[in-house]
This record gives sequence, structure tokens and C-alpha cells, in this order.
Amino acid sequence: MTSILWLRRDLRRADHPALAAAHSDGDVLPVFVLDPAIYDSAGAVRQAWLARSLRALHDSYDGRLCLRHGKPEQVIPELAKEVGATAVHVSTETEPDGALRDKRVRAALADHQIAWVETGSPYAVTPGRVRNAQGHPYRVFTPFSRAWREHGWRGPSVEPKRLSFATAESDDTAWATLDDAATADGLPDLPEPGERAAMQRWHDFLDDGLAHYAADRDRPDRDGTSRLSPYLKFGVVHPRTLLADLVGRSAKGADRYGTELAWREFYADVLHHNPDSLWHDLRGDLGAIAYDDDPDLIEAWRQGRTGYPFVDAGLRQLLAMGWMHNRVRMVTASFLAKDLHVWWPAGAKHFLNHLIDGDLASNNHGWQWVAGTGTDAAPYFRVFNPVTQGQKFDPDGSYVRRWVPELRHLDGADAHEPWQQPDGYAHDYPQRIVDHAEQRREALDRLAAAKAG
DNA sequence: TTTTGAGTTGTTCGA
DNA sequence: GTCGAACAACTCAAA
Repeated sequence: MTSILWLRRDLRRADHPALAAAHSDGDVLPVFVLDPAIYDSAGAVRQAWLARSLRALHDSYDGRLCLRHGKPEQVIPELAKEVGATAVHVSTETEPDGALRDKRVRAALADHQIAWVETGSPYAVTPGRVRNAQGHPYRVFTPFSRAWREHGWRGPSVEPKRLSFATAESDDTAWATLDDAATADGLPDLPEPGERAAMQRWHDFLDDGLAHYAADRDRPDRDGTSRLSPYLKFGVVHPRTLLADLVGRSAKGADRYGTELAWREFYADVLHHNPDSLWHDLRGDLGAIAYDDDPDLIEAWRQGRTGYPFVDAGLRQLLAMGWMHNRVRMVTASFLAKDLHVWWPAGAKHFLNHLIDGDLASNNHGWQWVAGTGTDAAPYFRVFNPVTQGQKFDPDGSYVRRWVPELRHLDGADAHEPWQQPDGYAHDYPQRIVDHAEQRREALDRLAAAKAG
């Protein structure tokens, strides 16, 4: 018997339940489908990262990965017929578009009496499984995370020792497309692709980073995070693998890291139950908030030319690295939503376009949290101050100086307030495009007005 | 069923 | 400089 292992957000070989399931069916044909509907919507950085990750995946599957280009609902059934596969194995996809796509593929396969088998998902607990006592999904993080931990998860899946592969020709033009993307001009330095690099990074982090994680994770001027998000994005490493390694480590850092993984699972769960919340307010009942749409201000924000050093540093880091520190994601998002009064999807799209780790659920629900339209009925008055956030989390200004060369002549925390320095604008750093205190009041007024209206 | 208390990530003001 | 209170009202989990 031959079965197809259709890989999507599970580009690995280790700890892979769907692979184990396919293996137990007989010969395995590992396949990736380059679907223009998804691929074309990714920015150059994530395309390059996907391309390099797929090359690494091809290697880890002994050069047996079959790459095809096209619509999965056509490609997968055709390929199944071509190789005489009797089943298609996948990890469950829970993101809205992917879930719909799978429904179409599944229907097409059913027409040919080919089985569709879902085993595992990109999450330790598949979205939809964690429920409260009434059987309802959670919409508040803390109770979710408690229930999520209590629910527990399987141990890592044992990798089949000797895989027996089926083979099929790859689409050479698809590989060419990927190779072009992988080597495109102007790409930032990207992480080393592949499972081995991911695990190397993880073990380095366990050895050197975990002990200080709880404190350092909020410091963009330090290398305090695991930087595994690009690998988690495509399932090069599975969170279950990481959680298993954290067991028995009593340090605060281990607990905290587990909590951060729980956030990823929480937002996936929320999105699973509310697919429309991907691009629309989760809480549509808040009343109509008045938004602005000034293209010049939005473009200044995109380019990191707002005149607020911490904000600009983050936005420039995003363009330069394809990555931004989490703390700064919140601050820059707050600036767009609260200081420029722009509806969050514009910012979420910009992030997704440039982030190497751009994850739909985490990104868009993170934005909704900042905008106040998402989960967490948090106080409406939570508006980040871009200056004090910088002073607090980048106390000697080194993060700002790294990404904003116009401010490198300013010492220490002076870099956060060039307007306080006689030579603050000596190197053409832009003036502030809005007054934060004024716009904070404006944002609060608009929320109050929306409520009253 | 009703009630109670908590809710990632903040800021400002005044003592 | 430090610290606590105030900043809405609401949702939701749990007792």
C-alpha cells in the first residue's frame, strides 16, 4: 500500500504523528504543494524562509520530497491516482482558509475512494479540544491556560526507523520558483533552515537562555528569546517536542516559556472557533470606533519614520531582519492603532508581509488585543507610551542606536528623547509626526464616543 | 441561579 | 524617586 504524506505546517521528520500513521500504512510519498493562493500572499522573507526550509526538508527525507505546483484540490487527487495511493495523511489544519481548502481536497478524494487521514496538528492540544465545564470554548487566556495544562498532551511521537518511500517526479518549475525566492536580492540574514538547526538553537537556548528567560524576554536590547518562532511557523519543530524538554525543569523560565506556548495555542483556539475574527473585530459589539486613514502617516509608520525612536527602531528592525522583538511589536502596534487611529488590519497585514514567523492567529489576535477589539476585556485605557516603554525596556538606548543610525551620536537613554538634546536632530532624524499625549487623549475620546453612540 | 472576583504585557497623578 | 490609587464597564470562570 502507498499513501501520500501531504506536508503543510509540519515540515519535519521528528515527532511527526502523521508521518508515523502514513508509515504504518506502507510506502510513503512525502509531498509539498506550492499553492499560489497561499504562497503569493507571503512576503519575500517568508517565501525565502519557506523555500530554504523545503530544501532542508527534502534533504531530511533523503531527497524524496515531491514538490508540485497548483491547487491542492487538483494536485493531490491527481498525484494519488498517479502513484496508486489509497490514503492521504495530513496534520490537521485549523486556520480558516487551510481548513476550507482541506474540505475541498477531502471531497475531491472521496470521489475517488481515497482515504483522508488526519493525525496530530501544529499544536500540543489541537484547537477545539480545550473546553470549560459547560463545554464552551474559552475567551480569556488565564482559565484557558489552566485547562490547557490540565488537558495535557501526548509525548513526542517516535520517528519511524526505516521509512519505505514511494516516489513521484517533482515539478521542476516549482523548485525553480523556490530557488529564486531563496536567493532573492536584498534578503536579510535568515536563520539556518531545517530540523537540526532548530534543535541546535533550542538546546543552546535551554543551556544559556532559559534561566534568564522570564526577565530577559521583554528586553529587545538583549538576545533573551528563543528565536524559535520561524521554525514553529512551518512546523520544523513541534511545540510538543519543546514542552517535553521543559518537563522537570523547575526554573521560572521553563514555566514562562510554557506560558508563551500556551498563548500560541490560545489564539489558535480562538481563531478556530471564530474564523471571521481573522480580519474582523472579534468583538463587533463595541460600537463604531472612528478610524483614520492618512496614507502619509501610515507610510511613515511602515518605514520607521514616526519620530519616536523606540517605535522607529522596531519598524526598521522588521524591515531589516524580517523579525521584530515581541515587546516592540506591541509598542509599534499600539502606536498605529492608538496614536494614528488606524484600524488594526492595516498593521497586521504589514507585519504578515514582512515577518519571517508571520503566524495568522498569533499576529492578528495580538493586533486585536492591542487595538482592544479582541480577547481580554482589558482596560480600555491601556495605551502604550512609546517613550517610557523605550526607557523601561531599552534602558541604555542600545536597541534604538542599533536600528536608528541617525541617533547613534546620543548617549544612553538620551536616544529615546532626541527632542531633549541640542544636537538631537543633527543627523536628519525625523520630527515626531504626532504628539503622543494629545493622541492618547484623542484615542480615549474616540472609544468613549463609540460607546456612547 | 446568583454572586464574586479576576482579567499578560499600561499610564498618570498626587502624596 | 517611589508608591498606590484611579482610570469604565464588562465578560467570563468558578464558587
